[in-house]
Amino acid sequence: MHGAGQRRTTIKDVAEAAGVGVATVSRVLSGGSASAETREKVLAAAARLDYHPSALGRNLRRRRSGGVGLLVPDITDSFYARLADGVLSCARSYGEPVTIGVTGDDPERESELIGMLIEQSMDRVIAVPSGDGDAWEPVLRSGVNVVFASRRAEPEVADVADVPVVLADDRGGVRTAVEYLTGLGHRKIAFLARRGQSQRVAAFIDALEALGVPADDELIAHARASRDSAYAAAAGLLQRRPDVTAVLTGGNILGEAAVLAARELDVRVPRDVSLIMFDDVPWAELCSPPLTVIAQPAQDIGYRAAELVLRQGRRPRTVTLPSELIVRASCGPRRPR
Amino acid sequence: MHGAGQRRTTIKDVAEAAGVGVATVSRVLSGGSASAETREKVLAAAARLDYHPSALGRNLRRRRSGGVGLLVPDITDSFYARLADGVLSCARSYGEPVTIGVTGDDPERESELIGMLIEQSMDRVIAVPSGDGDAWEPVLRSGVNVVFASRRAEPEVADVADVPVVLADDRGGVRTAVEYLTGLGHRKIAFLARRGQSQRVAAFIDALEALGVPADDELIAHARASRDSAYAAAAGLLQRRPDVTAVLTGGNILGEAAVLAARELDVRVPRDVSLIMFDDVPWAELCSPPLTVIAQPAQDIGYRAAELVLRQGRRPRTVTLPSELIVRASCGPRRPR
DNA sequence: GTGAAAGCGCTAACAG
DNA sequence: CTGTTAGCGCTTTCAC
Repeated sequence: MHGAGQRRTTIKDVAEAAGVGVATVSRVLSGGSASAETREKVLAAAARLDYHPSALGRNLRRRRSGGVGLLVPDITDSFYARLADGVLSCARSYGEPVTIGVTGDDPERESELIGMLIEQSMDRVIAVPSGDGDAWEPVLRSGVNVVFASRRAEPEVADVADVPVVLADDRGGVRTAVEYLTGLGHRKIAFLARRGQSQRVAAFIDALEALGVPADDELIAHARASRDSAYAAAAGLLQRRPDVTAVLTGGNILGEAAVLAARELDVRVPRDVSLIMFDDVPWAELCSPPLTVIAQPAQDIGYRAAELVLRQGRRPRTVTLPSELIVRASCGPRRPR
Repeated sequence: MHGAGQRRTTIKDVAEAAGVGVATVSRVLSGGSASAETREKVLAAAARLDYHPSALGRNLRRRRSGGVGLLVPDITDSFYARLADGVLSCARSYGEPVTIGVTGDDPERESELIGMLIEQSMDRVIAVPSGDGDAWEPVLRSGVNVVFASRRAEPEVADVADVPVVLADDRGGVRTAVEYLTGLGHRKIAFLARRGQSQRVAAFIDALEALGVPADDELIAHARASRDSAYAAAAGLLQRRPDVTAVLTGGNILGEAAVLAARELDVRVPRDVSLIMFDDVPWAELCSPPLTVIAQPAQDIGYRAAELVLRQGRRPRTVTLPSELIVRASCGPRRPR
């Protein structure tokens, strides 16, 4: 009696117990039409036998696994964790399981994971795309329902451009931040970006130019996704350009790195340099000084993306959610270092 | 040509193209025996047709879905995110997909999720159990391979007690922390716990008594899993007991709450109260003052749990991973408030 | 309104 | 070593 456990109750068992055909059981259980009496019998039998339909059989028959796939760069990053939480929360209300993959922001790993998803016949996936759109094209042609979250895939080849996207309003966020900084007198403003944040970088340059501040390519530093790379980029920037009086970081990992690097190099925030970080995280308030941030609705992004992928019918092509500048204490008036 | 996409290549197509039977294709592709020549033909045909075996068919046949289920209280909590990352990372090396569910530390939601897992015929699951062991008993009897991570399920009924567990060495961690605190002269030490951390609370009391410090039940405050509840508990404790000179928090959410509450109530750390937090998170170092913590190998816990559930053969009943006290600047000598 | 039957794509006996 | 065959549990025509 120990070990494998007895055979699982199947639809056939229920049919026999209820004295009806399997088709009827199937219909009743999925809300199809049936006489009140039959329905009663079936439900009773199912309950009595503690019957739970097997997703395996259903999925094979339907030639598609239920559930949705979710691909994020790093589940350890608070932003993506919150995004995932949003997806999970929406999926739960639809009773759909969510299969998560971590891409590490590596197009190759992303491709592998896509392969796994199609092997599983997942036909609905939400992704924060890491590579160029090319990896997605075959998937899209094969009819998989994809929604991108938090960023677009570039370059936007053919079909890929039609994938619905749920984004935070980066452009608005950057703009507000840059205005705030220039209002404090800053002119040499650096942007610490992760690779692939070209969207934000472009918005940054535009915002600068709109305010008549010349953009300087050298004030844009790039890092890879890791904490180490982020730290190196932050420290490098601070050392290389002592004329910088304000820095904007493209995400919370970069923000963390900037705080650490500044502390290490004895650059005081906000006295020597003002700091604004993309993404509001719980620790931003605990930090010394508390960090001014561009808050992003990470959880909402995930939730909306899940809605898009789970809900039937026409879907908007782009959903943009507001970003918000939250002023705390990491910015001050310009003071040449 | 738009829409559903053409029929997917099946094993039958490959068999025909290679001029062999389907069984042979199956064998070759899953590393069974076959003549070099046959193997060659099959592989060539499979490649030519861009064949990807369908997990759906395989799963139904094997009566078990591949992949592993993972149940965590809150993916937004850095600790569980790292744990999940460990699981994901191990599963990836086995090529297994991971389906995540968030329990919110609510036994009812946990039960629902267990239901979903069995509906999916997941026969391998890793869980941070939220409820008592009862919810797990039926699952275990039906032969599902369960491993608990980070905590045990209590009460330990029958089969549930046999579930392998991967834990951090809470007892050792608490002990070290309490010794450190008493060494600084503290006697009135509070423990800010989340419900369900009875393990840690017990260890706390034991450590106190081993050092001859009387334990005081009223110095143990309990909170639910939410940030709000954590804050309320922290603030309540600090206000209710001005005689407390040191507090130990059961997790990073509680630690965050304690820092916030202390700041709000104008209780200075470490001058007025010393603070040690369970779980080292990136922001602990950025905090002011940098927090002394009991570091836990969250990622390893997840990784090891995944190994246990994925690897064949005998499995140890309990794996304990070391905790480590990392001294930073949130503790000081006792000074009556 | 209901049941019989035909598979979905795959693997595991079982013969040859 | 290889092919044939029988399902895994379910949904869905298609007759009745």
